Amino acid sequence: MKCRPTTKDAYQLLHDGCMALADVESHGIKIDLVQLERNIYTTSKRIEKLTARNTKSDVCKTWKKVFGRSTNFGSRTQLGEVLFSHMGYECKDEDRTKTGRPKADEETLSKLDIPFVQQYLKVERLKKARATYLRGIQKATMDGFLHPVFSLHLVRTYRSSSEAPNFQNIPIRIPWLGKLIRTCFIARPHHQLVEIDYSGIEVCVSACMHKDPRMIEYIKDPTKDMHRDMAGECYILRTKQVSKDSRFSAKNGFVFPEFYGDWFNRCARSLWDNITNLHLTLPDGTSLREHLKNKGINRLGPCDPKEKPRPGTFEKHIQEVENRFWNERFRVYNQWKQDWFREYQRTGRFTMATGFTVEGWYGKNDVINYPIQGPAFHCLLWSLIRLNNWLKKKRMRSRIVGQIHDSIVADVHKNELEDYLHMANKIMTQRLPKAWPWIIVPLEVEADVSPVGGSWYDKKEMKI
DNA sequence: AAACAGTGCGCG
DNA sequence: AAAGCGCGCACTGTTT
Repeated sequence: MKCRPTTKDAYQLLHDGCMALADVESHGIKIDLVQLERNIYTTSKRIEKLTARNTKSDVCKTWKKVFGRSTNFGSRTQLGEVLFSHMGYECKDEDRTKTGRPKADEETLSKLDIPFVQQYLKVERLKKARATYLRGIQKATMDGFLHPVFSLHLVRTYRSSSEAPNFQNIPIRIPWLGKLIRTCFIARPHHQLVEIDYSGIEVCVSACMHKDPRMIEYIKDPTKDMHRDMAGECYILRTKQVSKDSRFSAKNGFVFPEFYGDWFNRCARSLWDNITNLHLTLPDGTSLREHLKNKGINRLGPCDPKEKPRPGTFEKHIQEVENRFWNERFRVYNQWKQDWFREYQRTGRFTMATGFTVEGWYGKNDVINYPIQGPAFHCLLWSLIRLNNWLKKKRMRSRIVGQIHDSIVADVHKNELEDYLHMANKIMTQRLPKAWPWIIVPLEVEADVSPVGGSWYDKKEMKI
């Protein structure tokens, strides 16, 4: 494998980016050490309490009988053996890892529907929060500040990575978990934490590559909504019947997976499971399962690559949705994928819009995805460099303190907030497309701002 | 004790 | 024909 910046611009971006990120690293983000200590304490108490309650269950008794002194509740391998070898629960082929061991992740274990297991998963999640996040942050905090490292030389796609600790995977999707961790990140006195992110930057960059007119239309016309439309197709709904949750399901269970190279077989399962997990319904409360039944689809189907999807199954329906998706709706995108991959096969290399050449052995999905993931981050990096330089030149008190692929986190003095938001918006949405003419769709950003002295958890959207 | 593979889970 | 992209970190269980 050989990856290198081939153009001078590409080299310069990494050079300047490296220096800007060194600044970010030295600035650091303020940690509320009292809050952190308190959260570790309450989390430990909850772990103790739940663990004590769990010890009374049948599963736990069997576990201790089987493993005796070496019983370790942290071992999911042991749990798998207890459940599947001693308690008679069935482990299907699809629920095994590639090495043939029974899977013991949340998705698989939840399906067993055993009260103990649900409690167990809750405890494990609390342990994860305490070990990786709370204690991880505590260990790395110096004099009340955390200085995560950001690197540009470790990622195959020329994105960045972050470590010690990783600032790019702090919980947010599960509300109580996000709160537990993010309340520990606070603004400096008289400052506010400000996070500005590019909206749908990967979709925008992909549109710049394949120039699919339907996709460009979706980006430019605010009345159009790709995820809403696909929710309509996947669940056979009229536009008005699409709820926020069914849109969410289509976005993360169909549209993005398809863009990244997944296929109907897995999408169907995920969309189907989401009906139950997210309680997807029609506006009148009817379950989408029931709704699909009325449309002649009463089961998922085996989703087995070896078996051809049968009529009347959800699997078959999603296969048809996929065909329309790639052969009608986004056929220009589809053509680009084929052409781009063929050119790679011919030459053994491809070059990103930002001037980085990648050569060596890659799979089809890699070749399609890298030139989107990389340049999408480069938009952010280019902007971060300019914003950081501007803050330095104007000798402002505000500082950039972190970056998460498509967003910039800054600790902004309350008197500089307006200027900061204005300049960030200008650099990110106006100067960048001028500097890089290959960007042919409008770029947008969103800003989240915390109260003065508030925490990262308290951030609220603010119009620029 | 240190290194390694395998798993699982957090994020974009 | 093949069948989601990219990371870092903690932990278990085994090997060196």
